[in-house]
Amino acid sequence: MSTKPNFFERAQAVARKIPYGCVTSYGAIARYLGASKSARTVGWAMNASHLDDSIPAHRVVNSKGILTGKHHFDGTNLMQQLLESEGVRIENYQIISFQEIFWDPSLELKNYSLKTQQNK
DNA sequence: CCTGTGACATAAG
DNA sequence: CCTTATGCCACAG
Repeated sequence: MSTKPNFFERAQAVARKIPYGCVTSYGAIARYLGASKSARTVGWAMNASHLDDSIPAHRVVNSKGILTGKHHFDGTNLMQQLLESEGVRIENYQIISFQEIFWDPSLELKNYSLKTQQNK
């Protein structure tokens, strides 16, 4: 625990925890990692995660709920299709009811800590 | 150590 | 809503 994993590793870990049909923002992840100003680096971590199938990078958008990173996916609208496939309504590359499906990693963290430390 | 980069965030026009 | 500009941080070379 003394060792501090790379920022990428942590960001990817959070991205993996995003529930199905939910989304979050780069800033939220960055804030969760304690670096609210390094949201850009989070996006970069997603870029590296692009090689990992276990990381649903399509569930990560910017603070406005816009699929800013859609251009980095294979297709032009692959990201949108993936999200819509999960029940996420999108219009003009912007997530509708963004706040309703927004998933804050810090909430999950709090839950984890409160839940218990004996398990996991 | 310095430089470049980037899927952000925010502010201003 | 759009574009432009600035800050900010982590990582690669």
